[in-house]
Amino acid sequence: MSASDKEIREGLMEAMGRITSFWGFSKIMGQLYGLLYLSSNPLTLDEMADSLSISKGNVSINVRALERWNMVKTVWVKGDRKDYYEAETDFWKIVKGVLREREKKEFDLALNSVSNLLKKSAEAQKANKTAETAFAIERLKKLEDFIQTMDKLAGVLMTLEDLKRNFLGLAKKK
Amino acid sequence: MSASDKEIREGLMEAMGRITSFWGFSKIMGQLYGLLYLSSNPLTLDEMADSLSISKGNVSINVRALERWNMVKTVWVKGDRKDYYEAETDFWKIVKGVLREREKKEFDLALNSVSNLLKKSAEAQKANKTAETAFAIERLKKLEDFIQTMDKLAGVLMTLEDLKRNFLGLAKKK
DNA sequence: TCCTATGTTTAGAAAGTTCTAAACGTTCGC
DNA sequence: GCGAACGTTTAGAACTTTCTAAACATAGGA
Repeated sequence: MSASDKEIREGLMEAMGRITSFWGFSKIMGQLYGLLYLSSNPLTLDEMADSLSISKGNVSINVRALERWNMVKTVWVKGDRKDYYEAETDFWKIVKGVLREREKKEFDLALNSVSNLLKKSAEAQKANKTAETAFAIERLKKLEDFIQTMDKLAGVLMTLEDLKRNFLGLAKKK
Repeated sequence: MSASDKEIREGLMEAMGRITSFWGFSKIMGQLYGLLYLSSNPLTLDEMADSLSISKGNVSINVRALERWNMVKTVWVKGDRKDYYEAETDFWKIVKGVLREREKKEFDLALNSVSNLLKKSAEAQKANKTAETAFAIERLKKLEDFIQTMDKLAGVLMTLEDLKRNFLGLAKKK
């Protein structure tokens, strides 16, 4: 690996660190992913720990997290007891998975909370009609409607293969 | 305000706290927003500090952050020196703004980094052809393409008014 | 059955974030 | 101008997160 390759690798590690950090993953997850992404051969825990100058325990935990999000795959190298890892390079697959497991769940939770509050408000109003309660109901309905729409939107985004075409079509038209 | 109204208000504050926290804002921003969203009249710093049992300084900082993201508006009450605040209730406007200022910027940054790395790789290859460099170029190109698509997608999402219609149409069709 | 090479867990250190109380600066009524 | 009523800033406390080094567990080869 030439000096310049090293520079490039480090540049990507830094960029990926920033990205994952921004999206609520750990920075080290990004750096590990960047490292693996530019590696033409799978790497071991020790190699990664060495490359990033962090402890093996830290690598272990973060690589497992990356695996959990399907951003990294384990590779078996015959005749070697070590575990080897390589990057999942299908970004659409990754995005789809994250969207499903994380954002979708969060929308559902929010929707649930608000719907429950609405139910409570309706009951409160039945027992005792006040302007305050009427106001709350109105606002909560609006919020519920919004979250429902966002939820549907997330659902649509999960069919990303199609979207790659559709969206770009839309974008050009503008 | 009845006992139940208080319950509802607190429920929404909790839910909003979770949501904003998930999306990378502070939890208190969410709680403040929830409080204002269910308030039929604008509130002052002290009222908010009191409702959330947090210091006025903390409210000051977080309300300013909410203002920065256009989630809260200042209201002038004639004859009162205090500042009053109320929630922006147009969620689409909020989302659009956040998307533009935050996610879009992050995509642009990522795109920039990767493009730069690609340029560097190309130069490295000119000077010294290696399999490693060729591999890096290939992967970086793929990544650049992906980020570009995501970037365009974010651009499309910013025309959310239209999307509310288009998307839901798509979603139903499925 | 040991011993060694390996991945995982953990306890506490280090770093980072967020909160409060108090000091500060500003504005307005007098 | 002076004092009171504000909003803002800040220094440090409290809390949270992340990291490391070391202990631990496991599995394979001798």
